[in-house]
Amino acid sequence: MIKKSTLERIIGDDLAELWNALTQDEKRVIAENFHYERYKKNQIIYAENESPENLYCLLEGKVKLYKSGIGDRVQILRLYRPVQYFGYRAYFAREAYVSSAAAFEPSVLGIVPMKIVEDIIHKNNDLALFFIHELSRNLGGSDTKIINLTQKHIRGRLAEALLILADNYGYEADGATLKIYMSREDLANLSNMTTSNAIRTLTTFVNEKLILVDGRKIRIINEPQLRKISKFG
Amino acid sequence: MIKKSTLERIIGDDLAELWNALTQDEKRVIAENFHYERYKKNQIIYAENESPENLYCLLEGKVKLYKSGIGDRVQILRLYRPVQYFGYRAYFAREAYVSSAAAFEPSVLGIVPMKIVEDIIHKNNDLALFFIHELSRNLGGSDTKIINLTQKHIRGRLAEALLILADNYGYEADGATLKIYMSREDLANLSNMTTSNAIRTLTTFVNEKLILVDGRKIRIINEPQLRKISKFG
DNA sequence: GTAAATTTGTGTTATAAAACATTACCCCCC
DNA sequence: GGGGGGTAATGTTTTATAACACAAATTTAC
Repeated sequence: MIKKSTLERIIGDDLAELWNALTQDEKRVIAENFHYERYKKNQIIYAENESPENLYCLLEGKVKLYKSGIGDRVQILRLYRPVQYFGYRAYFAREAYVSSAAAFEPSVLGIVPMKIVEDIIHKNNDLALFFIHELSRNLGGSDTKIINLTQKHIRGRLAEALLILADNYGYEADGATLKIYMSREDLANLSNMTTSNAIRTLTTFVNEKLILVDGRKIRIINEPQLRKISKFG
Repeated sequence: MIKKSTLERIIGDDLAELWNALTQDEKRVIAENFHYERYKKNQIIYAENESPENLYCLLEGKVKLYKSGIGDRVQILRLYRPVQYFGYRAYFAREAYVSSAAAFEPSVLGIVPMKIVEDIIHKNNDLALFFIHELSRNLGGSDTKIINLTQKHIRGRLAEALLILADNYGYEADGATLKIYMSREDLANLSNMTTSNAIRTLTTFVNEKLILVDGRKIRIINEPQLRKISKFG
């Protein structure tokens, strides 16, 4: 549950990076066209081939961007945490969505029609540059991901995935337990392997004392070695 | 060899998409800071980890954007044809280059310092939207490529690569011969496989009467079937 | 114009990872 | 407290593709 006061703080505070780029007048326009929605665990936010209409801002929870490929295989492309924006790429490209977005866990999203955002961009260069920056970083990440997924072996890909999770969502108070609890299947979809192989490789990592696993809780206990495995395939 | 008059036509005509977004004054600034350079076959334009300084515009020739990964493996990420722009992503992301660019064949590049471009963006939203659009399309392409390269089998990946070449560079006058002549190694690097397997699979495509091969000349003679192979892995 | 280097072609072997097949586990819910 | 759906774990088999090895052809260099 999220309190209204909390939300107001988020909109006025954590949205900073985008929000700060706006004039008083533009802020008013956004506020007038803004609403928020709750999504349940695993609920789909938008799906491949749909027409993009909105800018989404993740306020609470965790969201995955994924694409289904050949057979039943799914690739998780990107992960979002509060406060990050998504859903705008397809709109700017004048394309249908090429991927889907779903909530990993109960989440709250801020929603603004892209039309409104686009109108503001036409008058506000800082907002334009915000999106240029975001898109540029995402594109670099996507290009790098291609190498990771195509050239590394299973161990390297899983190690990489665990480090990405740590970077994205951080650790619990103990400074070692990943602050995300995902299924073995999602872990596999993140690192381009079958669920069986994700489980198996996770077990070998435990045997090698790189991590500790308790159900979906993963503790990283030898990050340097994990980083080495990720780097050299 | 490229004539000066040809270049002037290109700058004033084919650069259209970006050029048209500019005011008279901005055009003057670009023209004053613009120069062009010739690159020989296989010459590197910029390399991974270097600091991005320039916007490149391919005026003549063909350019590949590639990234070297584990061992000696290389992945070709994108292909450019006249008149397309590249080199700006890393600058906008405030990162070093994550990939390298090289000429496939003798090429002519227009070069403008990104600082100049960035200054103009701050005042010209149409230019900002041009880059937003380009980046958005590239990001969609990169996400789709991840599925192609990770989930399709060799035949599917090579078929896909051939179709991409056709889309990018088109056909010779006969309407079937690819207008690019690349080595088997480059073809392999485009489709994430070893050179041996690119050669082998090309041979099986010839045997199946999907293509005709004469050295580096590739004639597509059954595109629908190639498209089917590409689609279903 | 001949040697050297590179690219292309093909067969053989090795291996990483998928596919398949069970079995065990763990909540949740009647 | 005993089914039952989903998730996790693990062993076995199969297969796609890399790795290797070498021969032939073509291009480049001197």
